[in-house]
This record gives sequence, C-alpha cells and structure tokens, in this order.
Amino acid sequence: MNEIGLRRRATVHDVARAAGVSLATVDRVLNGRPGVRAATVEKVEAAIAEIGFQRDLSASLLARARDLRVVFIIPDSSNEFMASLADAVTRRAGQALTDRIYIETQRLRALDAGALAKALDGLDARTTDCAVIVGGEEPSVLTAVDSATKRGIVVMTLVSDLPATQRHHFIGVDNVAAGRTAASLLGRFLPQGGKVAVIAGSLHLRDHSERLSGFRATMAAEFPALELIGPSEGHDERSETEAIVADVLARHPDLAGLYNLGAGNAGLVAALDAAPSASALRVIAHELTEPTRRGLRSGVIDVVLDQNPDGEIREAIAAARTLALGGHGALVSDPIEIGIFLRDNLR
Amino acid sequence: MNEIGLRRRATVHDVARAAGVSLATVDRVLNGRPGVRAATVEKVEAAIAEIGFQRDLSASLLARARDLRVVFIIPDSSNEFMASLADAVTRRAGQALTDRIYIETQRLRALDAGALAKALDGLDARTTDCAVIVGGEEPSVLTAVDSATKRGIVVMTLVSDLPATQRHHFIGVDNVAAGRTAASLLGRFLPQGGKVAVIAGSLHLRDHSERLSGFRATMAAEFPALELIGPSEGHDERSETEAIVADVLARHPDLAGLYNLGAGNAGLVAALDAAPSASALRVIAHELTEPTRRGLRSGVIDVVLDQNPDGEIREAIAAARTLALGGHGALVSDPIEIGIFLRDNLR
DNA sequence: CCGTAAATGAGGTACGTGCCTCATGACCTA
DNA sequence: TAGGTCATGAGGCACGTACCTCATTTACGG
Repeated sequence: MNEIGLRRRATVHDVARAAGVSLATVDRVLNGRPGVRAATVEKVEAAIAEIGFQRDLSASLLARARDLRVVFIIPDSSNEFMASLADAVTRRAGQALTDRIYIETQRLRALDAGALAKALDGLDARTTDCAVIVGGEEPSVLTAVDSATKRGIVVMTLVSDLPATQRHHFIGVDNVAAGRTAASLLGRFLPQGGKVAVIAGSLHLRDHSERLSGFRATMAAEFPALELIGPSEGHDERSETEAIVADVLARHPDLAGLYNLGAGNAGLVAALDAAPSASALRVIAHELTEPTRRGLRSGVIDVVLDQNPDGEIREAIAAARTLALGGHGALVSDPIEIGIFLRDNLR
Repeated sequence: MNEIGLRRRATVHDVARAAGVSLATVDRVLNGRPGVRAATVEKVEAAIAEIGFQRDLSASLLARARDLRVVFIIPDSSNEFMASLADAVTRRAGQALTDRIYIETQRLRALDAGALAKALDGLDARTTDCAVIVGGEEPSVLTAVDSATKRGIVVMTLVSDLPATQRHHFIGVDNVAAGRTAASLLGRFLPQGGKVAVIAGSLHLRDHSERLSGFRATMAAEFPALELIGPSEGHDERSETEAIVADVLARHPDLAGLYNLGAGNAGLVAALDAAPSASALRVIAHELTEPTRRGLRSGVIDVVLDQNPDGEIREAIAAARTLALGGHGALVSDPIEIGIFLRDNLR
C-alpha cells in the first residue's frame, strides 16, 4: 500500500521554488496584482506551466472567506420555459452554497434590452464574479456585455448566444440540430407523406430561425413527399398560438403533422384538445413544461424536444467555477444535449 | 450593496456554541470517534440539525491533506459500452483531481463474479472512500458489497442495480422506460403495421429483461397491429448477433422493424449492411458507440437509445462526494435520462 | 552619488476542519 | 478515600491559498 507514483499536487510554494521567486511574488502574479516586472511574470508563468500547477479552488475560496458570486439574469415572461430555467437555478443554488458558490437570480422583463443592459452595467466586479444572461442581439446588450467583461466580470450566455461579444462562454443546445431532429422524426412518422404545418414564435429570435432552417433542410433532403405549410408566427403567446393551430386544422382537415418550434404550448394543447380528429395527427413541440407534459400524457403531442434547463444550469455553474478562478484558458464542458421525450420516458 | 440577509454559513464553532459543548466534542461526534456519552451525541446532533450545519467538504479534505478516493470497477469485455464508460471515468478523473477527488479505475473480466467479489474484499476502508461497481446479481457479489459497506466503504451500483444489498445508491437509467420508448417510436414509425423482430443479449441480465418487458407492454397496449418476432439472444457478441440478424432478415423478407436491446451492434450493422433491402426497415439499438454511430450515419439504424455514460460518471462522482462525507442521509441527484439519438442530433 | 520609486522578499494571520496532546473534572469501584 | 476510567475542555498545528504589513533590494534620473 505504498504511495509511489502518487505525486503530491503542486502548490504555490513549489511554483515559488521552481521560478526562483518568493511566495509573495507568485501570489501577485496569480491574482493579477501590480508590482511585478513583465519578465518576472513570465518566469512565474513558465514555472506554473512546467510543474503543472493548478490553483486549489476550494482553498482559494476558503482563504478569501467569501463565496464565488454568480448572478443569473433571466427574462420574467409568461414563457413557461424561462420559469423552469429560473426554477432550476433555485434548485441548484442550495447545493452550490456547499461549494462556496453564492447564486443570485434576477428576473427581468422579457425582450427589454434596455433593462438587461442596465442590469449588466449595475454589476460591481468586486461583488460579482460571473453573470449568466439570456438575451437577444440588441446593440445595447452587446455593449453592456463587453463593458462588463472589461470590468473583469465573466459573462456567459445561456440558451441564446451572442457570438459578436466578448462573452467567455455559451451554454445551450444546437438548435439547427433540434430542427433537423424534428424533421427526421416527423418524416419517419409519416411514411406515406402528407401535409406538415410549422408554427414559430418569432423568426427574429435566433433559436427559432435556427430550428426552422434545420427542419427545412432535413425535410427537403430526406422527405420530399411531405408538404410544408407555414411557418406561421404565434409570438410565443398562448391565445395567438391556439388561434393559429385551430385555423390550420380547419383549413387542412387532412393535416398529417405539426411542428411547433416556439412556445405558447398551452394554446397548442388547447386547440388540439378541441379538434375532433387530432388523434391521427403527429405533433412535435419544444420544451418540457406543464402544458407539453400534459399533451404527451394525453397523447395529443407525440414528441417534445427539450433543452434540459437543469443541465444547462449545472453546466453554467460548473463553467463559472472554472472560469472565474481556474484558468482563463480553454474550458472543457459537456455539450448540452437535446432531450427527446415521449410519453414513455417522461421523468 | 449591503449584506443583510446573507447569513454566514454555520461552522463547527457555531455547533459547539449551540450545543453548549467544546469544539473537541463536536469534532468527536462529527467524525465518529469514541469517548462521547450518548446523551451528548444527541445534544450535538440536535444542534447540528437546528442551525443547519453542513460540514465544509473542501476544508475537510484540505485539513486531512488527502483526497477523496473513489474506485470504479468496470467489466473489461469487448463490449463497447463498457469501454465508453471507462473512457468517461478517465476523462473526469483529471477534473476531479482539482476538487481533491482521486479516481482509480479497475477493469475486471466481464461476468466474472468471483473477481468482482475479490476486488471488493480487497478494498481497504482506510484508503478507499467509495467504490462504484457494475455487476450482476451473483451471491458472491452481494455478500462482498455488504461486507464492504460494513467496513465503511460507500458502495454504489452503476448501470445495473443490486437492490438486495446495502449499496448506498444506484445510478442508471430506467430500462423499462427505455423499452417503452423503443416500442413507442417503432409503433409510430410503422403506422401500417407489420413484423418487428426483437434481439436481446441475455434475458438473465436485469437491464435486458427490463427493456424487453417495457417494450412488450407498450407494444401490446398501443400497437396491436405490430407482430413481435423473438426475442432471440445474441449474447452481446458481434458474430452471434450478426448471424441472428441475417437469419431473421432471410426468414422474414417483409420485416418492418427491428429492436436490438442488447449489445453486439457491430454485428447488427454488418448484417444490415449486407442486406439488400434494409432501407425500408426501421431499426432501434442501444448505446451510442462506434458501430451504432456508424449505423446512424449510414442510415441503417434509425434511433439509438443511450445511457449517457458521461452523465452517469458525473453523477457517480457527485454522489460519492456527497455521500462519503456529507450527509449519510438522503441524497438528491439528477436522474439519468435516456438519450435518444438520430443521425440528426449526433454530437 | 543620492533620492525616489518600483520590484521583490519575509513573514504573519485568516479561512473551516481534522487530528493531536494534555489537563481537568465526574464517576465508579475496591 | 485512593486509584482508576471515562467524558469533556482547551489549545495548537496543519492543509493551500489570499491578503496584509514591513523590510530590503534594484533601477533610474538628476
């Protein structure tokens, strides 16, 4: 039972020795404090790389006697998906506290770019290590993200990316793949061909347009026998979506498939429930929420594609932990997978 | 920016004060050391519960100057799934080290219950905190699990549960739900009815028989137009599975669907590749491995149901962390979800 | 060559917990 | 009541890092 081969982890002391400097200097380099010549910084960094030093995150948080502070800024709309995201944050917040990670949630009016920008501008780098945001590509938001990053806050985008900014990381699913998957399933569900209606929330939303493009591409390439109807835009609203679905059903009594790539699923389910002969209709929707679960259970929805909000929040927290203190370099994180739910594998 | 409402986390000092005892006594209780009257133990435990004290795992590991040691014992067979499990362990091991979790992997001859029992018996509770095993329900294994648990090692089962033992936790998917899902998809893929062949590895394996029962139940309840053929047993072997598939295809030229709920997918893909008219055949298999990915890409496999080995390992490590020091009480952990993969959402 | 500022070293305390030693007090038994 | 055992308290050192103060060295301009 000897310990040969189990080399002790390198510590700051080892770095100091290897670099031929004092502990204080290593500390200054590690924590980006001033008063070190560029040449010395390089010496220390070389030593760190050479002996493979990795700062002990727990000891670090312990020593500063303060938690890592992560702020989630999430739209506060009637959108059930955003609510489930916020729920997931709340659930994780307790466990995260055990790891000295303090999580705060801010709900903001949906689609209010100004409010999001203002919230970002209000973050103090001394009390906030990381901000995780869900936002659209508005100029004011982009500016605020870059400004927060410059102030030293790690900004991560969730669900919908802002690739034009300096955000450190994006966490979300591949929506083009989600659209392809919906097409692939519907195509297999309808081997005899037929009409398929598509409903979106708003094609100005990046995720919706990505889903649509994936859906269309696969439909065109693999299932030419299916005829696409739409897309119509329901603006993620319950009543609007309900009206659209009812209209489509009335207009096309022979409709074979339906893909709702946006929200407003309560309306979708209501319209399907009211339809007389919807049982032969194959329906795919997005996000596992209360209305879609109900639809799956009752059979009016066949498949729900889900973003897995719990997994997204878990990864966001893990990434925050790594980024905020660990290395400012590459980040390995699990990709978020598209959850596919039928009535039979509902949790 | 004040800190009102952000109460400091409770520490051992708080527990001592609340219980009216000294730090030393709290320490003795927390670490199960002798020399404390039962009445005092209760007092301390009451105080812990009252102020909601949670031991700081990181500080604890730091203080003992040793890592949490977790051993994964995984079958070393030609089974590609076990290989991907082991790969996932290796991938996580590096990151885990940052959190003072030292992970060791042992590969054992598959289906060798004696070897697994011996490996478990060989674990020293002083150097091993947690063992994660994949094993069948053999008497020698059951005994060894209980013995290790008694010695103070946290034992967790992975993929296949041993509910008859004292194992602390099981991590794996709901295989009955997986079987139901396969049936539900095939049923929707084949609205005109037809013959569906089922191939298993061995029905003596708990996961296989669970999948079969879920599959059968949903088929009978929802898709009476489909005729089941089999199951035949391919014993998770490449060549045997290939022969069985070729035989079934020859015997039933009009076969509409195929469900391989076991391993041996290299054989499945080979047989399908060799078949002349397999393009109309809907095929569902298990576990995302090299051969099934190939099958998805080429189109001979329609859907792969996956256990998500990475997620399983992640949860295993998280659970080990919580169980080994945290609370010996209830453990909240994310359920492992069945991954559903088509060509279109392959990562 | 001096004055000054910047760079670096030396060493301390703290974080929350584990583990050790030693002292003190309570209680039991002979 | 003496001698023993057991329960408990008091205190200190350690883990790896952060952050502080104070001294010392080095570099540079005049």
